[in-house]
Amino acid sequence: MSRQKDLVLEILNGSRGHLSAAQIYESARERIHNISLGTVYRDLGELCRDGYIGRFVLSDGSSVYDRTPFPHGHLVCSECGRIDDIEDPCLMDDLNRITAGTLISAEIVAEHICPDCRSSINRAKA
Amino acid sequence: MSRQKDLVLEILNGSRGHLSAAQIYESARERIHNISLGTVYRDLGELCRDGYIGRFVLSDGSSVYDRTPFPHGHLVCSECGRIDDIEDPCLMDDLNRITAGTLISAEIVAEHICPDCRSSINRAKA
DNA sequence: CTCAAAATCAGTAATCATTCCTAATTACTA
DNA sequence: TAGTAATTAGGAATGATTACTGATTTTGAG
Repeated sequence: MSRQKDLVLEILNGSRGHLSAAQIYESARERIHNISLGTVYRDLGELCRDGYIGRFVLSDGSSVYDRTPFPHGHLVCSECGRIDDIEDPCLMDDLNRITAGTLISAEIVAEHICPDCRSSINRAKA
Repeated sequence: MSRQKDLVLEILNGSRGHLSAAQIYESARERIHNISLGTVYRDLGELCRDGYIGRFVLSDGSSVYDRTPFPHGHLVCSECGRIDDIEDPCLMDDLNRITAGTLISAEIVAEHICPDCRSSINRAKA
């Protein structure tokens, strides 16, 4: 594992995951000033392929990368953009049942309003 | 509704859905030879916004458009690329529960092996 | 009808995320 | 240490999508 690849992995593990390639690139430049975006993409791709990290596609078609390689759903808050994991195992159980055990990968991205924003909205109303 | 927009909608309704903008553009050119790709994109965007059709993002970041605007999951066969709807309501029920009723939209794309390809593979083994 | 305002169009340029390419650098191996 | 393989930085190329522009079509009030 090269210095660049190691840094990319470290940045992702140091965050709560859910970073775009551009965000990781920005962070990485603080430590390796001339690291290239292409390298970040290549390393992210290899880390995905080798099962170190995960990746999922937002509804605008761009990708974000995840600390954990295990398939799980994501909640995107439509107010603040915050991304959380879906811990509930029901969804994957359902998908395994529906695909008769042939499930290879799953992308679940649900847009909702996160608890914090729900509170704000309720306060604003009151 | 313009002639172009109407044609776009008709093409989508005439298919089983799940067409890319480029595919719709190709079909449309058979009837309006000089229709432009930009028009197809604009009309698809408006049809989505106005609730006539749906749209979802594949794992490569590109979009396909769907006859039905109601949120539902999709199964993509990793062997043949075929896309089917998930009829099972459990997934949406789960998501509604998980988001405490604040679910706005959901993208579910599961990669699996479709029944046809499962059969082929089993035949090949035998 | 008639004509002007509004909507829509075709065509093309621009954008954005991502991938590809290449020559140079670095790391491994014997 | 010399040779080879892997990896890099930087930039060019790609592909999907969006934005722009001037021309054309539609619409609706008089």
